[in-house]
Amino acid sequence: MQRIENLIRILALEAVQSFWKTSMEEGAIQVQKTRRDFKGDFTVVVFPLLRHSRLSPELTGETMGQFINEKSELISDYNVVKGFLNLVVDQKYWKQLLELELSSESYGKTDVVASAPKVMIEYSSPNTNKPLHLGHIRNNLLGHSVSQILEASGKQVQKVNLVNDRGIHICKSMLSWLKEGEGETPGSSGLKGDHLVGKYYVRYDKIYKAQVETAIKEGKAKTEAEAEAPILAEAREMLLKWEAEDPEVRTLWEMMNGWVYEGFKKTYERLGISFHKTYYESETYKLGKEIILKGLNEGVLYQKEDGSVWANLEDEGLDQKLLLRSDGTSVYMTQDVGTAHQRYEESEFDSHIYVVGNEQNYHFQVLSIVLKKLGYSWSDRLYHLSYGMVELPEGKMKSREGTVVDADDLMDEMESTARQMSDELGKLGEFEEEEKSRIFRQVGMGALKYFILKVDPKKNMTFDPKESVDFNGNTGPFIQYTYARIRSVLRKGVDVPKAVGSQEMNDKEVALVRLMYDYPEVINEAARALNPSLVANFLFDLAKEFNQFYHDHSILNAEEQEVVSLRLLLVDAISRIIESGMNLLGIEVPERM
RNA sequence: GGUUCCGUAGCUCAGUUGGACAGAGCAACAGCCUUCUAAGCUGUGGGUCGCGCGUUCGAAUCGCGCCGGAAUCACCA
Repeated sequence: MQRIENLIRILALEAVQSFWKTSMEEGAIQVQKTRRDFKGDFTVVVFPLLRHSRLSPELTGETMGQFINEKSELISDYNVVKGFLNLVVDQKYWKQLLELELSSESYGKTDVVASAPKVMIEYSSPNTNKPLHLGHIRNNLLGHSVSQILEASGKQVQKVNLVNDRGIHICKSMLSWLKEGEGETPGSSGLKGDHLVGKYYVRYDKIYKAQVETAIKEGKAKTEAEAEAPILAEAREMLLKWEAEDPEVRTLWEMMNGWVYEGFKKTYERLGISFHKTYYESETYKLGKEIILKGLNEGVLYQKEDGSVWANLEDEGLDQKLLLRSDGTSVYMTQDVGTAHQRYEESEFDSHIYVVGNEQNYHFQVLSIVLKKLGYSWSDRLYHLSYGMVELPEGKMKSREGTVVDADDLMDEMESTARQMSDELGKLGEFEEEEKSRIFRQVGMGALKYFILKVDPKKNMTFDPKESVDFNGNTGPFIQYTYARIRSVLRKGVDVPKAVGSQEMNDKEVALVRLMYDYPEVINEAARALNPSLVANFLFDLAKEFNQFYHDHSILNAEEQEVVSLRLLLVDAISRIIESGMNLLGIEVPERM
């Protein structure tokens, strides 16, 4: 169906043309939604037109309003307030929309066709030396949600993960496990694999600190003591052995990484996220080297006396950047150059999104520039979706102070809170335990996901545990509850036909249709801005509006049968959009709660 | 110090190409369940949109300058 704003814009241009004999560009006509306190659906701002009309704002608006009103049967009324021309859309448009489009399964989404732009999105990218925490949760949820949104806006989306499975940090966990682990495995201890490995990473740090302290007591300077700690030397040695593919080290490495992957797999399943492809740094870390050396040969890069290779980024207002160490080994940047190259070769993406925290803004800025210097035409197709830190009310999470919020613990807590809330409210008493735990999982996870996704990604956010378990107000459970209410009504009204009749819709009904009219634009805007919070806030507005309607008007017990039919059609459409929108956020909706 | 981002109600956040008296939720207070799920709904109070200048018919929104906060500027990843 035709979008009303476009119609208005066209008619407004015609009016300008015929009354004032000038033409304007289409973009010059400002059409926006009418504010709640005024009568009307869409508003044309007439101020920009005054220099053409040479009339007062009121007269200009009046002239144009009359013209549009007469020209289109879809505009049934208008009024002018100050410099604003408010247009009322005829109910038959809203009814048609409800009947023809809102009832469709895929309303708001764009089909993905073979010629659609290809987007590759990398997210999660965990280290294998510790379990996931709250910060990773934001990453994972954002990555998943943005993928869903991009797909809904018609893009071909390829989700990839890059596991950081090598490096000195892994060796640290391995080392302390060898020293103190006494053969402990996930099987023997019952610990989740990633937690087990994380435990030994912490152990390493304790040993290291103790050694540093001892050295300081013996009179060494702090920096010296830190650099010379025996266990650090051992870790370095282990890394060298790893790079040399020492079988013993490799076997241990594979075993412990295996534990971690088992653990991650569970966490990913619980979060409901997945990838088309997982890359491992151990397999890709050498990739960039060749490209860098080629760049050196071509004179794009330069070498220092000690053999290290650098890029000079001073033309771009930046500094020098190291790309290969003097010993010839790769750094982070080297391998990102390599993986970007590899991925482009594999898929010829139209854009590549990296979901990575804002502490790496500089890194990605440099990555694009380096790729450009190396002559890759697609270097400007990389986009860093940079999201803010998650902080606690007390401040930053610090592992040293034990304030890191563990992902698994947090999910447990959210689910048990859902259970507790439900029991207190006396809901779901008669259900089987299996059914109940499924719902509590949905609600608990819904609360967590919504809490994080409703905030603009680029902003730092505060995670207040108290607030996050509040299931009232602007929360996931509020929206899920709205869905469950509608489903409950629909179950009871199965025999009534869903249809629009000839009767007038009341203000609330129109308001609901008008809100749903926005859904396609919300998806597209969220995809453009890579911002799930737009979807989240839209759903909240819709749920809020529905709950008001629900409170004031009975659906099944409306006086006339026609009204019942219309309202059933209406609320059915609402439930479907809630389900669809929540799905874009990676949140499930329960039939009952 | 350079670069990037942020600063809106007591708290957490909306406010998308500049538009009509700045909006929610939480918290506080006062109400609404014999009627489709009260995880809901209604009402009250609460703001110099960090500060200043500028552009404009019009600025929370754009520009400049301050102030405050975060991140980053490694032969770490």
